[in-house]
Amino acid sequence: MKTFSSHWVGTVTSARHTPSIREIAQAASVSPATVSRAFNQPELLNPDTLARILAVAGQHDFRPSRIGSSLRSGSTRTLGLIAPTLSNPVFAECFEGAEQQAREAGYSVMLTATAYDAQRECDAVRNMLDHRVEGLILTVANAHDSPALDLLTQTGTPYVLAYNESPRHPSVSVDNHQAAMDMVQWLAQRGQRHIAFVSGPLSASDRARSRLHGAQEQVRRQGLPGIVHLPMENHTCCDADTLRTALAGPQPPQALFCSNDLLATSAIGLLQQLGLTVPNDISVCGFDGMAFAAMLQPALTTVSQPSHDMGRQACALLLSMLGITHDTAPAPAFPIRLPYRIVSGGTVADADLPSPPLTGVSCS
Amino acid sequence: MKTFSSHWVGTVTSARHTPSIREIAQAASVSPATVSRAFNQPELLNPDTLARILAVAGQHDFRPSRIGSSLRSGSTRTLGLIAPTLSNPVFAECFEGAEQQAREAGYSVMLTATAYDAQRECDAVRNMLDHRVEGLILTVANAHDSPALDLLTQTGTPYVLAYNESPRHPSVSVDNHQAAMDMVQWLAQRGQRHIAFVSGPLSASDRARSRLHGAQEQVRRQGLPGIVHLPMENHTCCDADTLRTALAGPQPPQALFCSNDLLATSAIGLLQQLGLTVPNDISVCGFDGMAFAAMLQPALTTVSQPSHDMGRQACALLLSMLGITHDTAPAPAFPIRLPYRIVSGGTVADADLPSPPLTGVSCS
DNA sequence: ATGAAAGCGCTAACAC
DNA sequence: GTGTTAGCGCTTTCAT
Repeated sequence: MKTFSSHWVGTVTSARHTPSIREIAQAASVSPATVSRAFNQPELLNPDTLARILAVAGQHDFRPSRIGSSLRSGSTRTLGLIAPTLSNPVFAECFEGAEQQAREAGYSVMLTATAYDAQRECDAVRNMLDHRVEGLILTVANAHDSPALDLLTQTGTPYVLAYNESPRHPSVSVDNHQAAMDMVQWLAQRGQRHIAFVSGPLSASDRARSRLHGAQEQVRRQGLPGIVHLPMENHTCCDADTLRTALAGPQPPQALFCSNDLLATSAIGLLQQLGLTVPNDISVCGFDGMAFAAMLQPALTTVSQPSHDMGRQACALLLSMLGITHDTAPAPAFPIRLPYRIVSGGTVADADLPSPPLTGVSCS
Repeated sequence: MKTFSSHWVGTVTSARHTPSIREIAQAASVSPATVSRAFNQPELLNPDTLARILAVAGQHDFRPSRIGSSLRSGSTRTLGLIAPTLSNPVFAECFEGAEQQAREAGYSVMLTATAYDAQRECDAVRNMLDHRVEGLILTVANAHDSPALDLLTQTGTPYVLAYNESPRHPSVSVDNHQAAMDMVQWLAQRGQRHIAFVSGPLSASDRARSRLHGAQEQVRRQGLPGIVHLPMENHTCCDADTLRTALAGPQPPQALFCSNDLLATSAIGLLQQLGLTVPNDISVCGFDGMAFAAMLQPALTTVSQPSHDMGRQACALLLSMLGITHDTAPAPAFPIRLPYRIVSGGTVADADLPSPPLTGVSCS
């Protein structure tokens, strides 16, 4: 491993001395308490004193350590964010929204990714608790039966789930079951009877399960043929073999309902490699409404959920929980459901019409 | 604002008492120091003592506070990550890589987004320094003339830039200038002579400037017509008007070289809305190589950079810097350049050939 | 408007 | 192997 001479960290050769509040106090001829007030309740101070302290602090590059202040005050003003991955834009947008909301409220965030792994979720929670975050926002693999959530309830740490739906946990999401039902109905209205549902490993996503079950219920209600389930090896990309096999069967699907937009996008690519045109030869739709999906040609038909806002609202909810100490007011009904909508792109054919609709692109 | 009854945080009604190391020590009939050792140097302890302590700690849900430990030991084992936005998958991937590397080394990360705003960059750095992060990884709007970087050098805090290139700062990136030259050469080889360069606001991205300059230099070298620069209002989406105006001119471009893949993708959508086919009527290429761009139909021709690995390497470099105290070894040459490659999709026509190449999709 | 004193939770140094 | 002591940087009474 290479090593580095010190000029990479500026013009300073020796390790920088971080001044403490006592040194500043001495240099400004006041007590440490007064320096503390200069940063936390400046209005209490004599303006001259305040100015002198801030000047001295500036000269010394002094800012109060949040470590010391956290320890003394018992409040870290830090939240934890735990997401399956940032590589799925849906999570990136959501947790960016949460960070934004937190920052506006004067909170900082620690973040970690878990790769849909329950063990890593648990480790992540433990680590954040060690850091004494005041609350967490997370998306877990499975909201019921989650060691990570057990740990949180056990320790009494406030938290809010994003994307996961649960009556037992504070959560902000869309109604996945209903949304999937709506999508199947929408497909059926366009003459799509033989539908296959494409997902990642069901065991690692309660959302995928809810969506599958919603789709299944709706085909039952409408008297359509049963849904064929095509589980893929991961959540972000279709397996070519699995897809090819399904299409080679005696009753190939007319439409692929994909559990998320990443799967849908890769499915479209694979279908085109197989010489099939979307939507003329086969229809495809997704779930999520990630910005990018609207830029595909044709644009992806999908269930759009307000990811950024979901993050913001989850964080706002968490912050409001942190304000509560001994309250007996009625609790809101969980899960909190945000509105979704089916966005019609051009990847689903209308079996009654000859040509697919045209679609466009616009800035977000 | 709504309020919440306490059962949302588990079965505990009153605010949880977080046990301290002293209570555990007392309950286990040992000194606080021994409890500390049980967690930090368990091998030093008598196995029986260790077991007793861990049992008691488990019963009380005790884990050592990193606040207390950070204060006493002077080390937070935390890094700061500062990105323009997580909504651009390129940054999401990179900083996910950095977080992963940090976690594997036993470090936690705080993260914030700055929206390409120098003021927010500076605030972010200050906030992270307040938290006493041991080092930072950041992508700034402009690596030269950055108040955020000034603050870091001034305080002697170790940091590494990602994506930004600078001889004055530790940085990990690709050679943007050369990559843009290569891309123009590649375009020229395919008969593309009239090239327009599409970017966001140049003042908010030194990468975009380097890429533009590289493109300009290459057209000069090859004796091609000058590059037309089309600056857009933001970094992620083309303005329809700007694009339309450029195409309506007396000498419309044959090819659009976009400063990043998000711009390229939205440009393609807009062109199609204008009735133009890519690449038959006009060619388009991007820069970044985000996974999604390969899924477009046709796949986007772009300069692919190793985003995830860039994050990992930036973090590895930072961690190695943290290990150095008073070293005089020769420093590596900055910026560190990672390999890039031109990925040929189907969005650039070969002016000498009748039909565009076919392209495929594969899992990442 | 300011100061003095105590202590948050932890660990490093030293003693035994 | 384990205990004792001191103190990291800060804020919060309480006093003046």
